[in-house]
Amino acid sequence: MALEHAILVSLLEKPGSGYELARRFERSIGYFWTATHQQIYRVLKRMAADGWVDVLDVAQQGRPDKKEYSVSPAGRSALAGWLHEPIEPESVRHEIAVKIRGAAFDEPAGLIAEVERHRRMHEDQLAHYLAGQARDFPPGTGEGPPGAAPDPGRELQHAVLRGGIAYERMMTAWLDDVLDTLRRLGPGG
Amino acid sequence: MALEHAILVSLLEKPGSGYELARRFERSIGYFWTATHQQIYRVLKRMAADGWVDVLDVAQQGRPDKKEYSVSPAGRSALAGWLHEPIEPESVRHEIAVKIRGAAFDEPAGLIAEVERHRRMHEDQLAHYLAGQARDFPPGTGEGPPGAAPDPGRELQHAVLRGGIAYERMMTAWLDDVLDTLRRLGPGG
DNA sequence: TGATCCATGTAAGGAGTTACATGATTAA
DNA sequence: TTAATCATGTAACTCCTTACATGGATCA
Repeated sequence: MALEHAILVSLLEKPGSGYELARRFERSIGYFWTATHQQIYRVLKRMAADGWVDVLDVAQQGRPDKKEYSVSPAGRSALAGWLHEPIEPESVRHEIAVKIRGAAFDEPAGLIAEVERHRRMHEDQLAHYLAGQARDFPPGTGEGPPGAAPDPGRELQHAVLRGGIAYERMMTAWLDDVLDTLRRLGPGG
Repeated sequence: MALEHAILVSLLEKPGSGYELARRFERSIGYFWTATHQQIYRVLKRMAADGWVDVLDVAQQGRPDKKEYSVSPAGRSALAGWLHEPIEPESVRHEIAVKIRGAAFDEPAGLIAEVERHRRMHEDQLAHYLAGQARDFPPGTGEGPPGAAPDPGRELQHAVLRGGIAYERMMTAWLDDVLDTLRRLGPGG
């Protein structure tokens, strides 16, 4: 299970509440790991019981109180231990590919609208990542301004973001390819 | 749930036993959906109870008897119904990306060997897909020999395989990029 | 007045993984 | 004789999703 570890990484980057973690999982963490608030609260509770995180009750004015979580030394060494274990590449799951192969037994052209919709979603996601990159990693900063020491955290965050960008580019290009194929098969199926 | 639907598609392409389905999920279906034999047997039982598949006991000599499953008319219409429902793109889960961001809090260079290993696995998978493509879709066949009617099933299978190829190409290129970044950060972290 | 944000959770159920179990045949 | 292939399953457990639940503050 990597959700614990994803939470540890996020809390090391910046401590926060379960709610804040859920938002980060929607945004920056979302391009390599997803989790809902229900999952996050459950896992945070377990992590607190295991002593991996420390909890601080924070009273707020004008909004509900929150619990701020931060990584404990035990959590840090749990993460270090996990980093040294080999992992296997994830198994891919693309429901859309099941549909594409299934379309052979239905009306192939009937899938065009759905594939176009997916293509648009991936294109939007790509635009969103590119905007984030332009905002957080403008060209000329970070990667090697001559003489300056690189910030490993920043560089690695950018490397992961480039992975998200490459993924969305690949998906839009592949879905274009699929659309060509579906259209070539013609409206008569 | 798409496992049922992935099984329906596979059984429509060719009827077979649970064991055979498990092997297909390891091979050709594996590049867009994975399932173990335990899962497959459980789901096949449910699908048989729901009348989505027909079962035929086949006695064999020299090997254990098997149950051959094929899609019933009810299964076919269940698939058709599902094909017309919109689906959401899958959430991505890359444990390796969690590790890459986590490396900022450990020794970044310590991750190089693990990333190289993943890169090799993706490269091997790519070679495997390319070999399958060369075998099953040699250039000059399929996509448009002038005058011949295209086989939708075949063309769609190829389109999905091209997605697997594009995915592995993207992953190897991205992991090269990550390796550059890790090496640039230097052995001193 | 209604929607969205902040903030936390419970409960139920479905999906997926890991371990265990059996047993014949065939190739190294 | 050891391992792999064929063939089917159960049991326990973990993980993930969906629905439900609360309640104040802020903005349109």
